[in-house]
Formats: sequence, C-alpha cells, structure tokens
Amino acid sequence: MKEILEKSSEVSQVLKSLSHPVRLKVLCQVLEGEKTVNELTDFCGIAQSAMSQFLLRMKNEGILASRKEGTHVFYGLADPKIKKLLKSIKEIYCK
Amino acid sequence: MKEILEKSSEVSQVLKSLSHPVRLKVLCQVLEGEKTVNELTDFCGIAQSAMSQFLLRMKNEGILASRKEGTHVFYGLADPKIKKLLKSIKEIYCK
DNA sequence: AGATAATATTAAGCTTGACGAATATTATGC
DNA sequence: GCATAATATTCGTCAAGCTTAATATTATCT
Repeated sequence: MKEILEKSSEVSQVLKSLSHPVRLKVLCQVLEGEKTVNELTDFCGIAQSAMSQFLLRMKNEGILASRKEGTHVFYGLADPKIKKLLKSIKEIYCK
Repeated sequence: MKEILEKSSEVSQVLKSLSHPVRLKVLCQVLEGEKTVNELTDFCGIAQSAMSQFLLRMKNEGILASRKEGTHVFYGLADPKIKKLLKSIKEIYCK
C-alpha cells in the first residue's frame, strides 16, 4: 500500500471536487444512475447555468462523463474510484 | 440510511478540510498517532506559522484535538468518523 | 423558417482561503 | 531574569472559485 504522501495532491484535488454541497448532491444522485442536467438542476434547486458550470468542472476533472441524446445531456460517474469513495462517505455519514 | 441530501452541507464541509495536500498529509500522519507541531511541520516541509494555521482550522472544525505537554503541543484525530474516512480514502487511492 | 426547450458560455462582483513575513506568547533551562 | 525553543497570532497580498445575470448554442417540433 503506497503512502498517501505521494498521492496527496491527486487525492486532495478529488476531495476538493466533492467539497461543495451542490456537487456532492449531484454525485450522490448520479450514483444511482445517469441524470439529465434538468433533473439535477431541479433536484438541487440552483440556476441552470450554475449547474452547467459545476458539471463542466467535474467533467474536466474526470469525475463525470456525459452523453448526448437529442437535446438532453446525461451525466454519469466516470471513475469507479469516485463511486467507491461516495459509497464509503454515505456509509460513514448517513447511517 | 439517511440520504446525503440532509447532510450535504456538513459532509462537504468535512471534505473541504481534507481537500488540501498539506491538511491531508497531516491527517494521514496523525492517523498513526499523535504528533507535535514540529513533527508535522518538518514532515510537510512548510513554514511553522502556516502549519499552525492549518492545525487551528482543523481544530475549530472538530477534526483535530490538541494536548499540551510542556512547550510541545500534540495533535490527534478528534473524530472517529474522520478516521474511518481516511482509512477508506487510503484503501481506495493508495493500494 | 420560427418558436421553444435543453444546455452551455461569458463576464462581473464578491468572498474565501492560501501564502509569506513579521511579531507575539508560552514554557523551559541556566 | 535572560536566552532559547515551541507554538500561536496578525497582517497584507493574491488567486481561486462561488454566485448571479445575461446571452449563446443546439436540437426538436410544427
């Protein structure tokens, strides 16, 4: 098992992505399966443009992946590690 | 199991604390047992005053606890949830 | 082609927090 | 009491990122 020392930059970068209430909600929603921008926007109760910005950010960071279907765009988890991490978090904080 | 929705603010706050390379290193060091400010400063290679600020912040957030012994101050993990979380993170990212 | 729905982009104001430097506090030993 | 070591505090500067508003793009439908 490598030490976190070597990975601290990478890992802290990931954690930074999860460290916003809206982004965390989005990820937990998407954990159940792909969601459209609209669904996520309604769910989180923020402006559409703000959501779009959050989604773009997480996509650029390799956390989310998107798939276009007509005028809809579906977002889903891009990295199995994130899925594991989210499950651990829920396990620890939501029981 | 409660939904993350209700806890997203609290949890994202915690994740924010872990989302800096130095803070993450500190927490992983402290995971092995209490450490003095000096030890943590040397280990992370940053200025002492900067370390002091990081430690204060994490203490205020309830993540770290401190114990004074002479001129030394020992810092340790204050919350078992953080310990679980850190172990999960290491498990996922450091194998 | 025009209207509408879904999504993305851009820009401005504002707050937070990182960083570095300097200084202050506290305790110990001589 | 003085010097020194360990830790904390304060201050100024700067960059990152949140928020909001306005506008642009893209696709669908009639």
